[in-house]
Amino acid sequence: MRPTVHDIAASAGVSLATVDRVLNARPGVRAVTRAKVEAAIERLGYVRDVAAANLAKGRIYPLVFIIPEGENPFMRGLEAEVRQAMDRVTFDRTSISVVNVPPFDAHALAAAIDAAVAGEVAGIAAVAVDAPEVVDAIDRAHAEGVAFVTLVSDLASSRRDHFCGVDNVAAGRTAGSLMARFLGDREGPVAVLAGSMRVRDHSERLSGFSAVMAEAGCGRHVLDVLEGQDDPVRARALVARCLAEFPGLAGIYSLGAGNAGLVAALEAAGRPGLCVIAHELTPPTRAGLESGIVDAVLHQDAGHEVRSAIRVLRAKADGMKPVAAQERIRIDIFIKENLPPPDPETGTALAGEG
Amino acid sequence: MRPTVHDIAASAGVSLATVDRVLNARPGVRAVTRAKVEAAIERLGYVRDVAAANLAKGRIYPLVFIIPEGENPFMRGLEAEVRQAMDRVTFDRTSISVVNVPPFDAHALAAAIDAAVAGEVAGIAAVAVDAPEVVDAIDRAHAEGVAFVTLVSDLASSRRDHFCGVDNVAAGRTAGSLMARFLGDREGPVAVLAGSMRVRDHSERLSGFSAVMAEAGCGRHVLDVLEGQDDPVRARALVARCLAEFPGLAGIYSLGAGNAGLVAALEAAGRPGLCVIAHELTPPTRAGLESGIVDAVLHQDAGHEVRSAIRVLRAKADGMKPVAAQERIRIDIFIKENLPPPDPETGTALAGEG
DNA sequence: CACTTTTTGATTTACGTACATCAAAAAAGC
DNA sequence: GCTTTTTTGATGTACGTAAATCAAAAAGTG
Repeated sequence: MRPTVHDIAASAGVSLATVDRVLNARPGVRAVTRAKVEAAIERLGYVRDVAAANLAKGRIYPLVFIIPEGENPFMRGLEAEVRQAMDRVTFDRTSISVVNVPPFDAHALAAAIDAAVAGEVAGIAAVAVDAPEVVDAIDRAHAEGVAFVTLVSDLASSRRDHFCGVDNVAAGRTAGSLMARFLGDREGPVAVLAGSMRVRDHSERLSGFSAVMAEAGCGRHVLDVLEGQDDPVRARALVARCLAEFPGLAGIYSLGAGNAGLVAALEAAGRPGLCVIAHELTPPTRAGLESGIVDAVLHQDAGHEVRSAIRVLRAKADGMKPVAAQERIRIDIFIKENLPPPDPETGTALAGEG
Repeated sequence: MRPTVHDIAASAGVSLATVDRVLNARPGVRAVTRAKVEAAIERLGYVRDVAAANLAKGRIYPLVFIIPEGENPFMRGLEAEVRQAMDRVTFDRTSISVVNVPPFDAHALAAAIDAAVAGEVAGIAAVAVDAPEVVDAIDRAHAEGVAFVTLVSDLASSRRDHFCGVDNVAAGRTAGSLMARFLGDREGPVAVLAGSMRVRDHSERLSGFSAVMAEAGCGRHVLDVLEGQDDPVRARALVARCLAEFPGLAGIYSLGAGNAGLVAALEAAGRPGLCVIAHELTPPTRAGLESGIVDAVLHQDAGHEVRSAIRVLRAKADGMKPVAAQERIRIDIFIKENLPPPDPETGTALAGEG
């Protein structure tokens, strides 16, 4: 049986009250007595029953997730993961709420952050937009002692406590490496389809990709970036035009959203042999992989990101620093053969770790 | 604030004792009264505080993990993950112990299972060995009402409740697909290095790999399997001999352990351009990826498997069925560019989800 | 020594749930 | 109407910890 506070009190030859004072860093304990208690804790291998402690404290951790609204399938999957996590975290006295804001709207995001801070939350997770007013809002939250993590898209210039997302330069490098190996010594330039170069993660991915392409030896030519604003309709038009213009095109790297349009354009054009790599395993990219139009999909596991964000926010709210190395988000590579079965619960098209 | 039993008692207009009888399915409640209480539960959205419930029950869940001993780095990483999980699960009254048995020893494994059952555990997780006496031991555990999951290596013919591991046929197919794409139209046969074809997961991987190789159109030739018994020394000798014998060799698929030997043989031979795909991200395969000797590593996340096993065993011990879709283990693909930083804590060379 | 201050002990209440006991009320049977 | 059975209420204890109170003991001060 696990030792309790009573056991360490008996073992240390002190009262329960003294043990409590030591455990909760309350004043009024001599150094020698404190040492006796700590020795007993060590000796018996006592670990606090956090469930009982939280029960006694009556403490709850209200967290807010601020997520862009709109039809971006990755964001919808992210939100689904948050809602799934809500049930799972009730047991350790964490209550999560979701706030939706218009995508890419710095003003709305800043307002949502301020509202959450005013609402006395313990922590905030938000998909950051790169703008000064957002930085200011995050810094205000920090000043109020509210834990803050950026989700998916970082804002390193702010005072956020942590970033829950992938290393996007490495993701771009991974895409480049796969593209180079898949193409082998096949000739021809490659195209890049992005949402917008003014979004941090997209530009980072491009720089990683371009770097590897340049290193690749053969010096493969990367065409000018097609900016589709993450919109399927625009993406489709851009890709269709590019395919017509460059009959010798060897590959396409889609580093943003709007992949439904990419897949549609490729289906219409019917160009086998073209190497296509996209980001985020969502219904369109999954369909592309299954049909063979898409060769590989780089993915960040939204479920991991959400759970990591919750752990970090809780740790921060308790005044502890999270184990940084443990909270790193992997870059997943999917090809047709290791495609997980779709998860009906979240719609993220992914087997979750739960 | 979350509703408590008191709230639903008041809302339903009954006493606390009656609510308790309904919640814990105790007898002596009229159908109408039960309906009233259930309506109140629904209305207020009551969810039982499992932490408080377990505290009151004083229930603990003793689980046993049976893991092969020896120097197999993947198994050592697996054990490290289990030991890491021990701390993490204390909060929900789960106590985990680890039992080591000699690898591939069906008799020892069966004995360990029987010992665990005799020790009144709530659940057992074991790396299965494919043998009738192991099946019998698992079935005895099942008969005694002890939850059982197979870990990494399955034994589908037994009455185990669940398998926590990857789809090894799909893993072999993934390896085959990557090999085919990396090789492009480069000529030459490919070699396969395995531990033993009498181990289920190895034979499954081979069948998946061979199937894709045959489908690949060009009909690439797969040489006879090299069985290295997961031993680095034997593996090194086999690979060295194969390299000498087949100067035109295009690729090597290592689907078992002993990869330290594989990497050493390749380093000694110095054969750039050879496509090498291995399994499990361990120190040797990580080193191979970093030096460029290994092109890709297929990986199963031991941390996921352990955490999944714990969830499934706990659910089973509570008489609930786990959400199967949520407990699926992914096949991770690592190349040099998406290699996570090593985790000093587990030695699994992986960023954990935690 | 008396005195103050600090440290420690003893005790109580609380958190939300489980479980047991016994009395009171309601329903059913005759 | 009565008894018998079933259902319900009231109450208490327990789990392991937090937090508060007040008294008792020990330490330090003059």
